[in-house]
Amino acid sequence: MGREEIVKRLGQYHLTAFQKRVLLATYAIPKGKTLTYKQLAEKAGYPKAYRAVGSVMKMNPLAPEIPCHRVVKSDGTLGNYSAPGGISKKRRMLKAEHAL
DNA sequence: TTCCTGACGCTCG
DNA sequence: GCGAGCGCCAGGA
Repeated sequence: MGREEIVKRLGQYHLTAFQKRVLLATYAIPKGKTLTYKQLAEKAGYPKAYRAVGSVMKMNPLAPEIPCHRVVKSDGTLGNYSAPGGISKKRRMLKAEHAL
């Protein structure tokens, strides 16, 4: 699954430019690495929209293509996770890819 | 269009 | 070390 494919799929949903950029930035996170919401916001081109990033994550139309579980809070904690399994699932996935 | 809500971040006391 | 407050941006009702 390449970036082009992701872009194409995102096009099928009614997403704003902001949402697309955030999702693509999330997709770009390499396996085994994690980014903070703030860093992700910067990567997406909206350095101060770190709060809105969370809103995009919860929508995440392409899970698990979009590794939203690799996004954590700045203080090191995992933050939240709305997908089935919740926070414990998130922690477990990160551990599975040596990101924890 | 205005108001409310967040998977947040940072500063203070 | 920890909770309270305030600031932040984009969505959704």
